[in-house]
Amino acid sequence: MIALADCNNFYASCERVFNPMVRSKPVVVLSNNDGCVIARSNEAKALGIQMGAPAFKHRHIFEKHGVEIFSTNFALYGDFSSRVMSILAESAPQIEIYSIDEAFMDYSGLPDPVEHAQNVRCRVKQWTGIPVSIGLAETKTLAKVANRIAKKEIESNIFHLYCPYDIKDYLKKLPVSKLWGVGRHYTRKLELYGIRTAHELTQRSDSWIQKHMSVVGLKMVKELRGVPCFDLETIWQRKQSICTSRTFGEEVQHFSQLAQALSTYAAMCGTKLRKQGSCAGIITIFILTNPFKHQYRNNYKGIRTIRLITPTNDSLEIVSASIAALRSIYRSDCIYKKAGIIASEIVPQSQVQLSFIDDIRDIKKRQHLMQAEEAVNDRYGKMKVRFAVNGYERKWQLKQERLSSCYTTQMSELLRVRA
DNA sequence: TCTGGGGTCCTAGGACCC
DNA sequence: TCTGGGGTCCTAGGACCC
Repeated sequence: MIALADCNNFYASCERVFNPMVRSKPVVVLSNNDGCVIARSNEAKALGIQMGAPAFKHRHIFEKHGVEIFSTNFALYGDFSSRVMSILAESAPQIEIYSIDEAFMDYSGLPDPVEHAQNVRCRVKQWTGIPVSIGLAETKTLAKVANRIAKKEIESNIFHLYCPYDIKDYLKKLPVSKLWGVGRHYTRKLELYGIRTAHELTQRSDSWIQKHMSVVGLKMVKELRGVPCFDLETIWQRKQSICTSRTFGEEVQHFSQLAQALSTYAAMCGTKLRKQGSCAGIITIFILTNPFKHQYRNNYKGIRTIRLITPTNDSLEIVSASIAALRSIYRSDCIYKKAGIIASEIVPQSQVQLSFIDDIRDIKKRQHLMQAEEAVNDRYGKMKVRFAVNGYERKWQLKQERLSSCYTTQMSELLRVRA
């Protein structure tokens, strides 16, 4: 059994612990430069303040209702997070810290998981002051659903979603857009196909889902049907990429201003790399104009990736590489609003390509290929099988006899070797 | 006037090698 | 000279998460 603990209105709750005066007032936390809303207390939500909304749009609400406004204090939130996580970690043999305010836990084999969750919730609240909601279910995706219910509908903030009948009932009420793994693009796409609720999505065939939402979407739907596809990731892993970027308080135009900002970000990136004990083999620099400002006809996004000859985490080296990259994307006729750097380790690609001479009109053969592809994907998860399609008819006719046995042999060969 | 920062994974195509 | 089979590596973009 999986439990998902999620802190309620996390940043807002942290501010409240530190400022008892604002406990009964609506609270919002604003992003860098006080740009947009990134956390809201329940009272603020009730006033209709939207997540991610630019702060200026809500100024009148803030004033009218005496909303308490905070700028982000990530050091404070990080500190609260680690305290909460260590309490949660004591409650379960396995824990996956999913984000600053969320963790999945293995609650298998407990006689009364709901009571256990209640005790844990109590302890976190008492020792840190942070309220958490806990959802319990058989898969991570269902635990997400359960958590949503716990937070919105259950006074105790604990909910166990287990009875198949209940699951179906709740999924019928849940809009697809609220699912973990369905964002606004998939929502629109699914609606075009007449799919509005999570339950309707689970009724589609596996091949349909994979075709329209890739293997990730398919795994998510299988989890909704109660089949675990995402394991608990309990081992800490180094980040594959580290990003430092900022929106400027004021727009900048000169190269020197960008260079100065990027030097700072590059140095910060180096610090982060050293902290996690890794080196960057690749760095990517980007500069952006303001996409919300339409008077710039030449809305510009400059991006450049360079491969370092020797991977490094030395700030000076990263800074000088960044400035060199900046030179190649800088345009003097633009006014910039944001810049950043992404440092990545070189990740070995787990791709396998199989090439075939194929005729896309032969439906039966394509079905065979898809089955084979599915088998490989199932088994290796990340690995990818590619079929190079060549509709050149003459070739196809010449080779037709050999093909069917050809790909099955290759596939079994591949499976054997990789196993 | 004013719109965040930091991540992950998958798809698809192309260049190039023997 | 052309075709085939088996590969690697890279780039760009799209989708999602908190």
